[in-house]
Amino acid sequence: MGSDSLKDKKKFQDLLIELDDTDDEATPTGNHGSLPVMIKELETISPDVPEVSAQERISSMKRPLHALSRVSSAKSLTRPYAAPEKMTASTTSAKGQDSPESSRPDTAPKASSMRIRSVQDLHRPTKVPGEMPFALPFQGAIPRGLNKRKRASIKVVAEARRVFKDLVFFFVPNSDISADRRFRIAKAIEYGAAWANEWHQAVTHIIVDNDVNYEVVLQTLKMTEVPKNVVVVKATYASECLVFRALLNPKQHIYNVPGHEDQMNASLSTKEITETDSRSLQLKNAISKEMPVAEAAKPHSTSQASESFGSNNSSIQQIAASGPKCFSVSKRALDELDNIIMSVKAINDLPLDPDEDQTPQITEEGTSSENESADERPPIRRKLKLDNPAAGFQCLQKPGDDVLNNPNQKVIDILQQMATYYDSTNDTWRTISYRKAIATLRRTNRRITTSAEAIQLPFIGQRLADKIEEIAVTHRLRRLEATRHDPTDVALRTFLQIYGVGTQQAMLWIQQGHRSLQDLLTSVPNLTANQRIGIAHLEDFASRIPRAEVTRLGAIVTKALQDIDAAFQVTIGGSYRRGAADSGDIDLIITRPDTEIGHIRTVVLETLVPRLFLRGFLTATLASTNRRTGTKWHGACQLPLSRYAPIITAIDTAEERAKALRNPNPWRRIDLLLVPSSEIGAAMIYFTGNDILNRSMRLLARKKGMCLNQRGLFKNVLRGAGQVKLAEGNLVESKDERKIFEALGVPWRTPEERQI
DNA sequence: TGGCTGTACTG
DNA sequence: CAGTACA
DNA sequence: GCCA
Repeated sequence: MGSDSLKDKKKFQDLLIELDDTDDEATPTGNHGSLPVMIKELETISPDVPEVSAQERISSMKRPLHALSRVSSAKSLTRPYAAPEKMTASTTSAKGQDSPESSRPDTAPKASSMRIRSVQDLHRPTKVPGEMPFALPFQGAIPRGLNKRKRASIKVVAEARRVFKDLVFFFVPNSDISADRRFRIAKAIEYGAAWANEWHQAVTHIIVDNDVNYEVVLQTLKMTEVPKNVVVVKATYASECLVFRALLNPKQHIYNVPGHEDQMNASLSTKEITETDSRSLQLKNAISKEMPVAEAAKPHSTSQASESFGSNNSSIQQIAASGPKCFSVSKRALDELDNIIMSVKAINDLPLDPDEDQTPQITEEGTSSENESADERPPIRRKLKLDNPAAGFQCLQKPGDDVLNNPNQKVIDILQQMATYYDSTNDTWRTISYRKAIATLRRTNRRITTSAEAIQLPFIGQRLADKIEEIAVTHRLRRLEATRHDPTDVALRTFLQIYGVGTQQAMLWIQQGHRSLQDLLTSVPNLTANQRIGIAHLEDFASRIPRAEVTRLGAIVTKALQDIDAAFQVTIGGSYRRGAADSGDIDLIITRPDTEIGHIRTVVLETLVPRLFLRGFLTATLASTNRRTGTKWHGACQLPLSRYAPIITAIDTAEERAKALRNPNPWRRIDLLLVPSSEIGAAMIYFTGNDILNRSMRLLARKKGMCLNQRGLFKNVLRGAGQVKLAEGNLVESKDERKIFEALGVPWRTPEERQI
């Protein structure tokens, strides 16, 4: 991604932050100085935001307090160690000013004893003991559910994302009869608004259907004039606010309700408005493809409301219009594994940085990256089959093409980002569902633009189908931009990269106010040894290891081990064995013919490892093993500088080469798997992966009443309630990879074919 | 409504 | 035991 | 969030 575009995104982000400030004083990163410039540039925001006064009006109202309770969390998120605010009705009007948090240090979260379940919890300090939510002095109505199930249970998004926080919407027409409007109302509530189902002085915005004129509005309200401080806008306005995740300037002429001339000085005729709107439809695609976000944020280049509410298909023509591909078909029968794989493929590893997946890499030596997989398996389904039954297996097509040309690439990209987001949110299963949907879309050659089409596909249900339609129409990517650049989310993702840090720890730190690695080093006294290593070598561990280097690293260990005992065998597993051009770490499978694990363990742990440490090859131990059953060793290693030179020379791009020279011999993660010769087959399957194949095969085994693990394939496994394993069962096979595949009824795949 | 792979190490 | 890691 |  170009730095220009990054800069613009940053600008946009700053703008959002400023916007937030209009109704909440939390000011994460500032950049105030350039704000006026940006406003001018973007023509987006009105400095005299009517929302503010409206909000003040609400706040000062004396009405009974009801539902829609919420707590402003921005402060606790953006100020290190800030205690959550205590807001009550009486303090509501002080909201946005310095609240008395500093005087209540006792309400600081008891971090260590608190379990955080999701990022949402971070936005929900209500959970903290002693915390009291404040209530908005207006109880909004709730529209009928979009389906029975959801009635009265609209989930309000995390505080930070509540674009319509503290606003009260009145719709014209104000019924929730039309599904379209019902959806709009639900969306508004979801993003923090309250819905006044009848006129009320608390109303801040009147949201007018796009085909309704001002006269009708007045008739509806039985008024001759709408109160000055109430904003009257077309429905377009609400939806675009959501698209941009910000309160836009309602005075933009495109939001003007026909017949309501006084809202803008330079009022425009309906005709002009129409033109603008239709032009914007065309502009939109170009923009979302090419233009930096800040540019795209110009209201004049945005389009109709209905889009973000998912009902307008007219603007999607231009996205990736590549024709269907020709697939060669394998005759291989649709085996059960295919089904399972489909379901597990799902879990396909997504890069943490969403930017990465937008630049599919084409690997050398036909090694296939994720793509092959993508087109490889037909879905199974009781649902409609994917329209390209031929897309099936072993597509001989080179990987790359399809991903690059996939007609649903845009949607996939966005879903991937959403999956990544939910992942960081600790919402494991939702993440998995998103990934399943992505896997399905990747293998679909037809462009999916409507929810009806989408829902036909396997692993895409009503909710995802709706989102897909919405994305196809609006490219609703921008909403995610904010999370991407949000300091909190950036920090969370950084922390998650640390070896030994998972979601629980990362979210805890975030909640405690830490935002950088330096914060951790200076203010977290009880970092584990592994975490310190993880932090110190974060960059090394996060960088890819060229295949050539993996080869050399493996050779060093092999030589050292065989110097001890020539009968030992070392196999490099992991992505290296699958043929990858680079790897995230080095996986070595160590075995010795006709030898028990005990002996292998002794030699490796007592002789090999110490020796490699002495030579400076091994640099750290992250997880060792002492137990009787121990089979693995995790640590870090370093290629001797002398051997690193040729690798640097071989690096393709100058930039990468320069980077390699700055950091001559980075630490690499290395995993040793100690395997008795009798279990080498199962161990190979395990350590070759990929993880998706492993999960799929294990799931298949389970379905067949068997159990597959790194030690072997077992049958007659007794499982009790909840599939808890009661008995090991009888060994079916463990020595031979192929036989395990056979016993499971899975067609053999070479390691290279396991990149699912 | 519950399941979504199965195991090993850390603290 | 929960959390993290591994494929 | 999907599916059986």
